[in-house]
Amino acid sequence: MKLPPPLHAWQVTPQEAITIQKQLASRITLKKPDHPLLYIAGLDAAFSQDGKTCIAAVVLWDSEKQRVVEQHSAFEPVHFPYIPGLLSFREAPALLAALGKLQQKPDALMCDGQGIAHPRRLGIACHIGLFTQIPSLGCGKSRLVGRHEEPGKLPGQKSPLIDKGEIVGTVLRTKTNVRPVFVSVGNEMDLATAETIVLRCTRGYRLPEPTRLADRLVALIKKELG
DNA sequence: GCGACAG
DNA sequence: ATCTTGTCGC
Repeated sequence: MKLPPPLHAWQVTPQEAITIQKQLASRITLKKPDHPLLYIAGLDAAFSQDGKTCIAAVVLWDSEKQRVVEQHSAFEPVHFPYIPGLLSFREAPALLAALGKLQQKPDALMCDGQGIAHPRRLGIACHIGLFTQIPSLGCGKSRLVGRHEEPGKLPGQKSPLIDKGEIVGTVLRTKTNVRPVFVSVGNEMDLATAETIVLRCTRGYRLPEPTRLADRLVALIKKELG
């Protein structure tokens, strides 16, 4: 699929990255998608042993038939260190390259990390959502910002994630007695829909299939490399 | 100044 | 993310 023109350069300084995030955050829209979201693209990244290359994967998942439709990978040199809050400047270039290889356009994107549950409300799911103009959500394995109560131990039970007095996401249990995941809105999405998508894509593992399979794919590629 | 801190 | 074996529990 063809992606829209890039909104900005990726080779910037951490200071510039923060400025960019503040500007892009104002463009995020929270809305309930009006079409059924069946085809979900899961995204994940890993790094080469020398840490110089980002390995990205996208897995397009048919949430109705519950099967993989397409899967691709891409490599990009890394031009940015890992700094909490600036994750997308490390991983997004490779993730976007992988997305560009899809034949079919996804109905929504599922990113490994946060959406608006971010200090400047521009987590990687928001960033990727803006660059692609596709509804997006973040499903992270741990917390970046916000406070929350422990959700019930059963699948589907949840607790709001609150930051600065605002509900920025949902701490959602996907598997009995297993650590919950952190779900938040990316772009052109609402929290209830994001939660529904995550649960609909979950099949007995902590992580929903799109993200879990993308994670498996990058791990395999990394293993094959060295 | 002191902690916290997605992947 | 990544470095790393066995081991406890459902």
